[in-house]
Parts: sequence; structure tokens; C-alpha cells
Amino acid sequence: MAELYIRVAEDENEEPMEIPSEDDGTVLLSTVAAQFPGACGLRYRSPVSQCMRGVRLVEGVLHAPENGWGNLVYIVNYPKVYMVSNIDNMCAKSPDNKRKMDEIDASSAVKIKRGDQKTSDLIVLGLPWKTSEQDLKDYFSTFGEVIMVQVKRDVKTGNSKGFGFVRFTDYEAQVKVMSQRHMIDGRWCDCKLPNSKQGPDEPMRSRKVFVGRCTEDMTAEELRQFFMQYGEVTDVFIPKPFRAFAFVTFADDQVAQSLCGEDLIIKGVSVHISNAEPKHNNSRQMMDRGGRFGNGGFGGQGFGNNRGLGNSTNSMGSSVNFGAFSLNPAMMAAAQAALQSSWGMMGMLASQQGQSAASGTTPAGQTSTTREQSQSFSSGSNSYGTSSASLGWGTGSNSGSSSSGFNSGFGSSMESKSSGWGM
DNA sequence: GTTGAGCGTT
Repeated sequence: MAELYIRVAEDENEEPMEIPSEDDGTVLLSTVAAQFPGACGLRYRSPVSQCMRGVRLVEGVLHAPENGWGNLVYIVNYPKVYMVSNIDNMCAKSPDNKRKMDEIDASSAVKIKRGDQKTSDLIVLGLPWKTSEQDLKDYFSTFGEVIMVQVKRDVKTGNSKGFGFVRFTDYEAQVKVMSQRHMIDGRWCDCKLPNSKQGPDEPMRSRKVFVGRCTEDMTAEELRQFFMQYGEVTDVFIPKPFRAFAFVTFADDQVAQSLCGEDLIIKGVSVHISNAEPKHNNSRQMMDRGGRFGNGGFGGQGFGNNRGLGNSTNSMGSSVNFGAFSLNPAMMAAAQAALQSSWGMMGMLASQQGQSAASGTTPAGQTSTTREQSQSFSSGSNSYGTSSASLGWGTGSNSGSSSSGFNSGFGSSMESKSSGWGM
């Protein structure tokens, strides 16, 4: 097939940009993202129904609609990030109801605190050796104003150490950047809060589970697809070489906790889910009151498995059990106040910004001294190599069209980090 | 075969 371009724009009234397709007529999401950083999919207005339609996305590959790409203009989808500003806008749109507004104000201590979050440096992991600070700046500037970039180098040789730092003016940009992976000079990179910034006020309950008895043919992407049915997955880690286990991190610790103790069938194999033990090194892991993180009291199973897609409307009427958490009366009241006010769950979603929001895992074969420059697309979490072929297990929800990878059900609903709910 | 990389000469 001769080279084909599809027309893509950020919105329907904008001048479209032509994006090249692959030989087989598909378009790689990464190609789109190269021009529209942060893109997670495409949609278009159906000439027939006049509705917006999602473009099928399978493992990073966008598939043409039934009758080919045609001459339509495709609109870029971006991950939904529930941020304070969004909520403010929503509130501003309904000034009609005074009462509502009052409640919003009364219950939005959390929100306001989040409002002026200061930005912090983000560590950028997995950089190609050749990437310069200018490259970094050019790349990240598409997300917002960049006020600092660094590439860490060996003092003697001047060689890049393969990581760097970036700092944005706007917290929004920071959140966005942390929420996705980044293709920089041909490698996938992760941006995270550096260890030094994971302050003691970031409780970081265990959002991560240990997946034992993995088989070697389970790719990170497959694990991500599988675990997505329980909640938003922010990270998948498969050690290399093969060691028969993996780590899966969810956006929401409740989801993680609710799975612990389970034996799940993945690709016909029974894997065992348990708590991820804190990594041996760094400082502030978690100190779950209620004792050891390992099922201190309530067993992993049983206890209100609120798992399974987040949106199962949790009408927290009277008795609430969020997985392994119990709410004390104060928190309960706060929760109800939040629910009654118009922003309800959204307010809770606002508390996004888990520290490992950056997805994906480490690039392949990078040792501090000998790192393959060819980041084979099959380890880490990006296994775009795996030939499409629908994943055998029916996960129900995520096999549809534009799966953004952000199926945030509850998102990190009750995530607290200090303020408000804390304690 | 059941517990993970790499974190800043400021």
C-alpha cells in the first residue's frame, strides 16, 4: 500500500495535520502521539450517524473504520484527568443553585488545598544516551512551560546516565506528564516523583500487588489488559530475566487490596495475588495503621470485594466497606457530605495524582554500564511487539473501541494523602 | 523458580 496519511486534529475546527499510516493501513498511536503528545486515541464524527465514534485501538495500533480512513478528520483523544480546574469549571457552570455552591465551598477544603499544588521536579527515567537537555526541553514543552531540565551525566566522561529531571510551571502539566509514558528519542521513558520528593505526607498505601506463578509468556501488556478489569492500572513490572512473578500497580489501593489473596486465571494459568512487600531500599513506604500491611486483620478475600469495574455505583448509604478499609465516623460524614454536594464523586476523583502515576515499567536491558540502545518492545510494560491477536480471556469491558488505557472507574477515589480524610 | 533498576556532586 502506498504511503497513506490520515488527517488528525485536536478539535473539529482546527487545521488537521497529516499523520502517516503503516504499511498495513493501521496507524500507530505512537505516531499520533509524536505530533500530539499525550494522545491516547482517536475519534471521528460518523458521516452517517453524526455521532462521534471511537477508533479501534489494540495494543497501540489504531485500526481504520470499516470503510477505511477516508478523508475524515480524526480528533485526538486525551486521557481524562480530573483536576481541580475541571471541577472549578463545572461548579462555575451551575451558579444557579446557591445551596449547591455553599455545600461545595463547605466541603471543598480538600479541593482548595489541591488547587495550588506546587510543582516539583520529576525524574525522567530511561532516557537514550544521546538525549540532550535541549531535546528534553523541546519534548516536554509541548505539555506546558518548562522551567528546568537536566540530564544527569557522569562527571568524568560527560556521558548521560540515562535519566534526568524536568520541572514545569504548572501543576497540571506535571500531572499530565506523570500520567503517561513518553517516547523520547526512540525510547519509552517514565516520569515520576523522585524519591527525595515522596514526602512523609504521601502515605502511599499499597496500590501494588505481587503476582506469583506467572508464566514466561505473560507480557506486561497482557497483564495490564487483564488487570484493567479491576481498576486503572498504573504500572506493570516484570523482572528480567524471567522469575515467575510480576508486580501490578493500580491507581487505587482499594482495588489492589481487594485482590490480595486471590488466585486468578490468566491465560489459563492460576496466578496468586498477594501484597507487594515494600522494596527494600527507599524511605517512606507505607505505614498502614492496623499493623502490617499483610492482611493485618481482615483477610485478603472476603470483606467487601468492591472490586470489578469501579463504576458499580457504590451508594455508600449506611455501611461502607472499602475493601480492607473501614471508615471512621468522621470520614464517613465527610464522604457523605461530598456525595450530597453536586460534585460528589468527582471531588474524590480530584484527589488523583498517585505518585506512581507514570505508567509502564523499565525499559529493557539497561544496566548502568551496558545498556542496549535498542529497547526491545516486549519487556517492561510496553509489549507492542505482540501481534494483535485478541487476548484470549474475555475481560468484558476493555475490548471495545478506543480503549484509552484510562478506564478510571473509581479512579483513586478515596485516596487521601494528608489533608481531609487523612488521619 | 512466588518480592522490583536506575534517584539529583545543586
